[in-house]
Amino acid sequence: MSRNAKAGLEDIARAAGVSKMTVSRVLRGSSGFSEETRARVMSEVERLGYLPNRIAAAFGSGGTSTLVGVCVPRFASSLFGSTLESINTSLMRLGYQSMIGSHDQLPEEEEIWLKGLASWRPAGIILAARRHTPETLSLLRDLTVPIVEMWDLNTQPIDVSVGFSHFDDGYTMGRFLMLRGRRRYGYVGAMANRVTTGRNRRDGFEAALREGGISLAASETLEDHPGFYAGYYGTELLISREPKLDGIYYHDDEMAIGGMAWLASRGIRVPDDIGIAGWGGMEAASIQPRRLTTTVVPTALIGKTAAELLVGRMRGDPVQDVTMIPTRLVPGETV
Amino acid sequence: MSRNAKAGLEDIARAAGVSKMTVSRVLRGSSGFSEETRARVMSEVERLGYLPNRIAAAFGSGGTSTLVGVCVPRFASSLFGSTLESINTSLMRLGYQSMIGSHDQLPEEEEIWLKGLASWRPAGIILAARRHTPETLSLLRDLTVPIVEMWDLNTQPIDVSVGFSHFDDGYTMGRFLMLRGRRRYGYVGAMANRVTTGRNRRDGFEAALREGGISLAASETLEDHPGFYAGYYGTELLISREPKLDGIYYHDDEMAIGGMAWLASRGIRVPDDIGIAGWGGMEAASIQPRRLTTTVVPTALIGKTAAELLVGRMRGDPVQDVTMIPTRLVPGETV
DNA sequence: ATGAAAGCGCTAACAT
DNA sequence: ATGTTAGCGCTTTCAT
Repeated sequence: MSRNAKAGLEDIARAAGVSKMTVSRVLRGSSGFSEETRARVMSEVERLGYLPNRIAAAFGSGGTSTLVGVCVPRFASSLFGSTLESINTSLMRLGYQSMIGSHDQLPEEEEIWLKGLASWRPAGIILAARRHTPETLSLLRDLTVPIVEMWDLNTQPIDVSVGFSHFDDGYTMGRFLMLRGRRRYGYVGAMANRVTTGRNRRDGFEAALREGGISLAASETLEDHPGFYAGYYGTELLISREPKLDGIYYHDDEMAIGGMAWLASRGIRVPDDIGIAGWGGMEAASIQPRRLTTTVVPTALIGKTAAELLVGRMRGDPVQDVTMIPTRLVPGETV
Repeated sequence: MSRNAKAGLEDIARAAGVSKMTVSRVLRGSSGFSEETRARVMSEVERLGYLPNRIAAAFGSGGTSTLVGVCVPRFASSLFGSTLESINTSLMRLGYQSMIGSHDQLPEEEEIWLKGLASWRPAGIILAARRHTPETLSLLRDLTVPIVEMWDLNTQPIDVSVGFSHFDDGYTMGRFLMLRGRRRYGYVGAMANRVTTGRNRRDGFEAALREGGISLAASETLEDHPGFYAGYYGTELLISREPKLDGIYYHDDEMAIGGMAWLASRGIRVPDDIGIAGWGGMEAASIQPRRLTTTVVPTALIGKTAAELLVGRMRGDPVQDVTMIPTRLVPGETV
C-alpha cells in the first residue's frame, strides 16, 4: 500500500462523506460514531494511505504528547543497555515513544539533554541519576510532568522512584564477607572523577567492615570506565601496593573477572589465597571456572517497572511513590 | 532561573515592544533585526524564562523537524551500544534529537517501530539492518526523507549507506586461517532463527575455505543471542560431534572467549591443539591470557559517520552514497 | 529592519 | 451520532 503523507483528516472526511471530527473520533477509537460510519472511514483511511500526524495531534491537543524522555549514564553497558531496552520496549507497547540521552555520570550533561528534551514538551521523564544540577531540578519542576527516578532508589523522590539501594548492596556483601572470617579487604573501583553508584556500594561495604571492627586495607579507584581491563589493571595496582589481602570487592563483575585474570596470571589462587566478590550479575561470569560471588540486579524488571509507573502517572492512575526492586546476593565459589 | 512553559513568542514580543516575528527571527539567529533589538529580546527571553516549543515549530514550518529515527538490532550489546551512543551524541551536537528503536533482527519489528516513528514526521532515519519488509520499504519511500543504512554496507543503498562487508570480514579471516595450514575448521554461531550479519561472516569464511579446496568440517549455530555462555555451550556441542578440529571461527569475540573457557576446562590447548578466531574487537578479549585473533570494528566511527552523513543529506549537502569504514584483522596468539 | 496576515492538521468544546 | 467553531504557537509569505 502506498502511504500518503499529504492526505489529512479533511481528505478522508470528504471521501467518506463525513466531517473531520468524525474521522478523528474513529481514528482515536473514542466513541461517537456508528459502526457503519467507522467502516466507511476506515476503508477511506486504507485507500488513501493516511498517515497520522502526531506533531499536529500533540500541538492541537495543547501539548499532550506521547513522548517520553529517558536519560541513562551510558548505552554501551550491559546493565544499562538491558534496562534501556526494557524501558523502550515497554513504552512502545503502551503507545509511547522515547527520546533517549546519556549523561556519562555528569549532571551537566543531563541538564543539556533535558533542555533539548523540554522543548519537545514530553509527557513524562525517566532519569537514572541521583544527582541533578539546580537548573535541572528547576526545569523538571516547571515542566510539571511525571518523573521517574530509577536505578539508585531515592526514598524522597522528586515524583516517583524505582530501584534499589547501592549502599545496601555493598553493605550486604560486606557482611557476607565478614562471615567468612577474612580480615584484610581491598576494593577496586572505576570512574574516580565521577559520582557513581559504585561509590555508594563501596561506602556500604566499608560500613559493614566498620561494624565488624575493621577497615578497608587498600583501595584502588581508577579513572577509567568499569570494564575487564580496568579490573585487571586495578588489581595489579592494588596488590602491588598491598600484597597481603584476603579479599577484594569490585565495582562490578566485569572488573572482578578482570581482577581474577590478573591473579591467575600471577599464580594467586581464588578463593584459597584471596576471595573475590563482584556486583551486577553480568553474563561474562557464566563461563568462569568458579562461580563468582556477586549481587544479581534485575535490570529488565527495573526498566519495565519504571516504564509502567511512568505510564500510570501520565494516565493519572494512583501509583506508589517509592518502589523497591530487590537485588540478590548470590554466593559463588570465589570467596 | 524559573522556566515558564506558558510564555510564548507573543509574550516576549509584547514585553520587548516588537512583533512575534522579530522575536522568532532573533531566536533562530537568522537575520532581520538590529543588534539593539536582539539584546532587548534576549533579555526578555531570559527574564520570562521562555521555553521554545519544538512541537509548534515543527508544525508551523510544515513538518520540518529536527527529529531523527534510529533503529538497531539491540541496545544491550557492546558493539551496538557503542555505535548508538556515538550516533546519539553526534546528532545531539548537531542539533537533532533521536527517537530510538530496536528490532532484534526481525524485519517485522523494524516495521512496527517505523510506523510509530513515521507519525512524528522525522527529518531523517538511520537503520542498522539489511533486510526490510515490503511495507517498510514503501513507507520509507513515501516519507521522502534522507535514510542512512549502516553496519552491513549496502552497495546499492536506498539512499545512503555506511559500514563494511561482513562477508569480507569472514572471508579475510578464512584466508588468514588457511595460511596457517590447518584443514579442519568448525564454526560456532548464534541466533539460528534470524538472518544476522554473522551469517554473512560465516558465508565469507566458507567461501575462503572453498577456494582453498576444503569445506567447513562442522558447524553449530545456537538459537540464543550471542554471548559468553552461548560460545561455551556451542563449543561443547561442536566438539562433542566433531572432536578432531584444528580451528574454530566464532560469531564474535565473546563467544570465542566462552569457547576458550570450555576448551580450557577440558584441557584442550589453544592454539596448540586448536586455533580460535573471533570477531568484533570486544573488550573482554583484553584480559585473556593469549591475545585473541579477531577483526576489530570501529563502532564509534561508524556511528559518527552515519550521523554526519544523515545531517549532511538533511541539510542538502552533497554526500557520498556509499561510505566504506574498514575493519581490521588483528592477528593474536590464539591461532 | 520590522510587521501583519494566513495557515500548518489536528483536538476541545460546544452545538445539533 | 455527528457537525461547527475556534484555537494550539509557531513559521511562511508578503508588505512596508
